[in-house]
Order: sequence, then C-alpha cells, then structure tokens
Amino acid sequence: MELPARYQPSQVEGKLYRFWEESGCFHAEIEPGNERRFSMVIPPPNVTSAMHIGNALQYTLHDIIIRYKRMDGHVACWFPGMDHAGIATQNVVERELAKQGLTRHDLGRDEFVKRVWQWKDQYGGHIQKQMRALGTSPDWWREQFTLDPGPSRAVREVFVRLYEEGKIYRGERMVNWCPRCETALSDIEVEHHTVQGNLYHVRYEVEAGGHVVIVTTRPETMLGDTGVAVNPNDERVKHLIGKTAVLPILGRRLPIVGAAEVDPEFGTGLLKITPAHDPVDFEIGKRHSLASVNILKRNGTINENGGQFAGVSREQAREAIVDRLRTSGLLEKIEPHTHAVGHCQRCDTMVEPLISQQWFMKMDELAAPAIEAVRTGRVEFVPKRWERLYFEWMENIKDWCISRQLWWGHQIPIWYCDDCDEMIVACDDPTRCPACDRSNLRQDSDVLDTWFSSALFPFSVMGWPQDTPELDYFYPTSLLITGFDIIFFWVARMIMMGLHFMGEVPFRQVYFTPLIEDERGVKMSSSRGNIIDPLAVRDVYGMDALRFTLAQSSSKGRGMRVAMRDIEASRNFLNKIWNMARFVLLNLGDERPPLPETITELEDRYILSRLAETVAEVRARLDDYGFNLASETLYAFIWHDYCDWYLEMAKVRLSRDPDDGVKGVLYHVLVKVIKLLHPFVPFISEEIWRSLEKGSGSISLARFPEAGVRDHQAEEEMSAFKEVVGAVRVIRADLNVPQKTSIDVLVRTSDPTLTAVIASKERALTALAGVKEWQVGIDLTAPAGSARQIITNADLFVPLAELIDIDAERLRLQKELDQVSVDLTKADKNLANPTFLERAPRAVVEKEESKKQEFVAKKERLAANLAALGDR
RNA sequence: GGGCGAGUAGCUCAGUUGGGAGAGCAUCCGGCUUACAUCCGGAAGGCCACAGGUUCGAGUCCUGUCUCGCCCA
Repeated sequence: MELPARYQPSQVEGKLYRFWEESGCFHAEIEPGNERRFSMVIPPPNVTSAMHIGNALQYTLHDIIIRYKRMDGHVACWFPGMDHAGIATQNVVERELAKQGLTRHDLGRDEFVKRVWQWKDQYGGHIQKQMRALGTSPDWWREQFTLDPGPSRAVREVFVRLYEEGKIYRGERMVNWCPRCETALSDIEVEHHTVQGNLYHVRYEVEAGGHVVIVTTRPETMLGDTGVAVNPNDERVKHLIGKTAVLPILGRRLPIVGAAEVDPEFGTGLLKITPAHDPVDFEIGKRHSLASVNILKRNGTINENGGQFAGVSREQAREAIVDRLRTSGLLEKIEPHTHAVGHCQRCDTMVEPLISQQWFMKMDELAAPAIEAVRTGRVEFVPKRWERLYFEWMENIKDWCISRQLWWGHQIPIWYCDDCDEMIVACDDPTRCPACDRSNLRQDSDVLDTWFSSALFPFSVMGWPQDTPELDYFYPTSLLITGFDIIFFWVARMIMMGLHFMGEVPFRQVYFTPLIEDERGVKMSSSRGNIIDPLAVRDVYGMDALRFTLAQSSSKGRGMRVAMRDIEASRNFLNKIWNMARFVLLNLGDERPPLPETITELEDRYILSRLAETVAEVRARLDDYGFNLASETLYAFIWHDYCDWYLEMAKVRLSRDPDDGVKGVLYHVLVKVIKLLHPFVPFISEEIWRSLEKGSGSISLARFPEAGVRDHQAEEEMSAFKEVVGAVRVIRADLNVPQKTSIDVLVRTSDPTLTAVIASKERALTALAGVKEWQVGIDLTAPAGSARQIITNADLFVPLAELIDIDAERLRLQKELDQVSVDLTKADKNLANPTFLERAPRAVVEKEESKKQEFVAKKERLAANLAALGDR
C-alpha cells in the first residue's frame, strides 16, 4: 500500500460516500427492547436552498453527534427531510415563467402546480446532494418531503382537529401583506430594517376654520384616511376633538377623535387615521366607528378608491401625491427621518399592513403547556439562556396567520358548497355537500404556511397520524440542533404541536448553534457578499477541513467567526493526521501487533495516560455539546503529544529488533485516535481506517473508545523529560548551534526522579536534543564558558566557550531571576498573611508552600549561575 | 426605548464551583533532522475595556461607565 505524502480529499470523498450509502451504515433498524437509542430530526431545509455555511455548520454538528452516538452503541437515527418552501419555490418557478412572458394565471392552478413539481424533481433538493458532499450520515431511507403523502396527511389531520377544537378560525384582520409575493405573511416572517425616509408635514384644513399640520411617513396612505386623532391629554390640540378636518386632494371629511395611542411628542401631535393600512389606526378606527377604505390592490398598486391615482404603484403614488401637495401649497416641509420598516423575509419587499380575510391559529392555549414543558425541563435548552427569549415570545404570543395566497403548498382542507353556502372541513376530499347533497364544491383556494407542516415534522416524518413502530421507538427524539434565529419558527411550534398531538415533547434537548459571521464579525449573507461557499471550500481544502473548522470555531456565544485561513489551518491539521498514519503504517507493514501486556517505557505509559484523558475529555465535551473544546482536545493530543513527542521518541526504538512493544503502542493509539476523529472528519478517518483495518467494514460502525486509566507519575516524569529537552533546545537556538552539531550536556541535580528519567531515556534525549554525551550528578560544576539553563530541580550546562555571548546569557538569566523573584514575593506575601493561612483551604496553603520552595531553590540557583558568569 | 451577548497577545478565541494568564493563526530567528516545508526547533508579544465593591485572594462574583454586535418595539 502506497499512501501519497499529502492527503488528497478529492480522491477519497466521493468514493467513500458511495461506500457508506451502499453499505447502508446510516440506516437505523429499530431494535425493540434496546433502550440505547438516539434520534434526531433535521430541521427540514428548504427545497430551493443551496447549502450555505450556516447549514454546513448545523449539519456538521448534527453529524458529529449522530456518528458519535452510532459508534457509542446507540440505535442512532437521524431523520432527514425537506420542506416545500411555499413562497420561495413559487417565486422561483414564477421567475422561470416570466422569462417566457407567462404568469401562473396563464397556466392555471393545476398546470402551475405540475410545473412546480417538475422543477422540484429536476432542480430542487440540491441541498441533499450537498449534505452528501459534506459527509453527513442521516438515514436517507427515512427521508420525507413535507408535501409527500404522509406529511400531507398529517397536515390535514392537524388542521381538521384544531378546527374542530375551535383553535383554527377565519377572520378579517390586519395582516402583513407582501405585494410582490401577493400573499399574507405571519408576524415572524417580517423583518424590520432601518430605512432612510422622510417626515412629510401636510396641511389639512379644518371645517370650522383654520388648519392643522399632520406629519406622516407614508403620504400615499392619505388616500385611505378616514379620520384624524389627537391625544386627549395633549393641551395643544385636545380642543380639536369633535371637529372635522378635510382630506387634501380628495376632500373627504375626517372626524377628529381622541386616542391615547397618539404620541404627543411625535410630529405635531396629530395622527392621520388610515384604518385599512395601519394596525394602530385599525384599532382607533374600530373604536370610533371610522370608515375603513382599502386603497391597495394585492400587487401593491392603488385601487379605484385612490381616485385619480388608481393604477399606479404605491411608490409612484407617493411621489405624485407629494407633488400635488407641494403645488397646492399644502406641503409645509419634508425632513429626513430614519425608521424601521417591515420587509418580506423571502423577497425583501416592503410589506404593507392590509385588511384581509385569513385563517388563523389560536395560540395561547397551545402555548401554555409548551411554556411549562421548558420551564420544568422536559425540554432542555442548551445554552440555557435561550429559554428567556422563548418564554418572552411564548408568553406574549399572538394568533398565527396560517393562510397564504399561494398555489404551492397544502391547500386548506375546507370546501364551500356553491349551492347552499355550507362550509365543510374534512381530511378526505368530499364529493358531496352533507347539507344539500349537491356536488358543487369549491376548495378554499389558500394554502397553509409552510411552517405549519414543519411544526409537525418531528412526528409526521415518523408516519403520524398512523401508529408506526418509528413513533413508538424514536419519539420523542433526543435532540434538535438549530440556530436561535429559528427559535419561533421551529422550536416553539414543534413543541406546541408535539405536546398537543403526541402528548409528549418532540425532543428532550435543543442545542442552539451560533450564527456564522465573517472575520470582521458581520453576519454572513449573500447580499453582503461575504459568504464562504462550502462547495468551493471543498474543492480547495476538502470537506473534512471545513467540518473541523466549523466544529472548532463553534463557541457557545451567539456568533462565531470563520475565515478562510482557519480552514487552511484545519487542512494542515488533516495533512498532519494523514502523515502520522502514514508513518505508523510504514513502520507496521503488515503487522498489527497487540498492545504489550506490560508497559514499562516512559513514553508508552505517558501516551496511554494522555490518550485516556483525551478520550474522557472528548466524550465529556461531546456530551455537553462543547464541540470547540472537543476539537481542540483532539488537536492538541494528536499534534503535540502523539506526533511531537511520542512518534519522535518511538523512532529511536523502531530500528530495534526485535520490537520492544513500541509498534503495539503506536498501533493501539493510532486506532483509538482515528476513531475519536471519525465523527468530526469522517472521510480522512475512514480512508486511514481502510489501510489500517483492512476488511473490517466502515469505521462508522466501529466502537467509540472508552476512557482508560491515567498514569500521573508517567505524566510527571515526562514533563521532566520535556523540560530537559526544551532546555537544551533553547541553548541550541540561542547560540545558533545547528541540529547536526552534537553537544555535551551536564545536568546538575539532586532529584532522583530526574536522574532516573535521564538514565533510562538517554537515547531518546540524545535524539531529540541532539546531544553527544550526558553527565548527571549532584556535584557537577559548570565548565568555564558554559551556557546555562535552570529548570525545575536542575541546572543544565552546555560547554560551548567559543559560542557564548556572556552578556546575552547574563541578560537571559537576569530576566528569569526577575520573574522568579516576583513569583516568590507573591508567595511570600500570601504565606505571611495570617488571614490567608486561616481562611484559605489547606490544599491551597500547601500548594503555596511548595511553590515557595520551588521559587526559592530556583532563585538561588539562578543567582549562583549569574554569579558564576560574572566571575569569568 | 426594552432585552441579550461580547470586550483577554497583532487577529480569532479558550480559560468549567474564585487560588501560579493559555492555544491556533500572524510576526521574528534558525532548520529540506525522509511521516509531514500543508513541516520541525526556538523566540517575542498581555495594567484580562474602565471605575468601584465583595474576598485572605478576582480574568473569573456584584454594581456602575464606555465601546461593539444582534434581537424586539
């Protein structure tokens, strides 16, 4: 077997994924009676979406967890799926049609929906290919699309039941209207951006004589004005109440009423009332029986109520009206004004408040048990602080506008009889009217909000409303992973629906990932042009590099920054892993030696102890979703323990024949490490596994390592060893002694442990530090012209008279002396403090005392060596 | 205006019940020591935002201030 010197992800990723899928290792077979089960449902991505780095993060974290659980012996199932994205998908297909000069109305509903399905089959679900590219391991066999028959059935069932319970109703309300998508939106589908606008000061005549000035940001809504309001406590204007103003241009008579909502501080203290186009005005209008005049068509153009302005867009209407006011001398002034304006989440068009007939879901009764579930910990949020946001929203929840004026989606299961006006709600399409027995039935033309079906996904994906083994075994799921920005869309609604229909929460835990920002801390978005495209990254660095970077950068804060150079660093790490495996494989050949029964060599004991700690740490960090800490633990162990020290020390022994057991340890540790790595970097670990464990199947089904026992003594001895090597290296670097030039080293120490370590590891020391000869003893004196290093419990001398820069040496020692003096002073101060001795725990006092001993000794030795230099 | 989060090395961030300031990247010096130059060895770099307080002891807890980011109105 020949492994290339560099890891080449493009050569292995596709091949390995096919192998995984064909061997079915992501499929979770239900094992009745096996209680070790772990399940997750993907927050279904949008059928139109392409993977951006935020998805990549979430799916990477999903995959790390599911692979870990799978390897750890759970029946682990990750349910994948997609939602049909009503607005987004319809938009895409409408844009396609527009290129041919067609609208959906030209095709008619049935034909249009057929076209959308065609689009979906051909281009939709791109993200699933990308999930495969990312190496994720959902149980594809259980995949569901929200418009598939199963989930669609669930939608109808839920609608009908909620309707029958009186929780779904139809009503004429003020809703958010997107004039571009021509549909209603729920409150949370509206995003508020700060916009630079104007305050228009407009003069309205008063019938009784004189005039008032009214300030507005939306002059075009004048066309729908039916009143004027003032705050009844506003001394300046309250006398106007009961009078009548005259609407400029249209001449409509506007009663002036009192309303507490009016902010006397804003503008002139007068508010024009447009009940059909503002939620506050709507309330005031209702209270004072003002007329409601709708001036907008569904596409945002002015309707016939706008008189001469009918037919123009709302933007044009604003301009034209402002012009007219100006020429009539009714426009007093225009001043710049910034304010927050609602925009459609999907298309970024400014939304209009509009009165229309819509379907709503009554939320408060559904919310109450969902609040309780989180409060009592039946659903646990990680990090916990997100509970606050959840409670805040849930406790002030408003009814949910669930109808959309779209054609793509779950059409509302309501039918109207054209003969007798009967309204029928049913799970199955009715053919006859139950009231008049005729068959002139017309289904409600609206569809349901896509999030309606997403909310059911945790159980609809498992076959609900049928009673399935999946529901029985995997519900409630163990964990949901998602972004906190989606807490209302998914998390809250899933909990409400799960509790209501399943009688049980949909997941035990929710882990909220951070949001990804670029290196400057700005949220990544395609409109800002600061995105990192996961697939472009793959081509350059490989998907494992991206995955590792994402895991490593994922803090428990709300944002995480990702830059290309981080991914490059991960790529380098993967190459390091590749080469460490290559090194071991090269030395093992065809041997796969067992771990020796007795481990005696220091580095063997050390690396096994560090491995034990690493396994324990990685497990603990995966268990509490500390992905960054888990990654860093692996990074440090692999690079700095295994490669930097263990492999280097092993080299000395590998040439020995017969093998003294080092190969067994090398192999043992490598296998464990590769397994630990697998959830994070599945491709490279599988590829190495194939060379390491030929014919043993996928690593994804291998057992995750169990923590072993630590050997603290080995770790201490090893740290002494490292100190000695480090000290020699410092001298070497300071004096510019080339690697090839061997040097002699004298170690003056009375520490028996250190003496023993040096004696037993002399060959390794020699190799790592480039030493010719060691002298170790209590009574050694530094030869004239020695470089000196003071380490814990020892002085090192390297006789290199001709190379020594005495002044530099003195400076270095002096600096160390200064540092240790500071440390000593601190320790002394503590120990001289009676309250410290009295109140600090015993262990801390003892530690302080031993620190003091150490500092005193070190200080003495530094001073002595400094003096020795001065003698010369 | 309300809420949340963050301010630690040039940059990105760790720092787990308060007890000797850490890592990666970048920088500088020296090395192609055959697993890896996507590498190896070494070095330098910090009033832990600021001001108070609690404590024997504060990067860590409390209060206030400032700056930045996000969400809601």
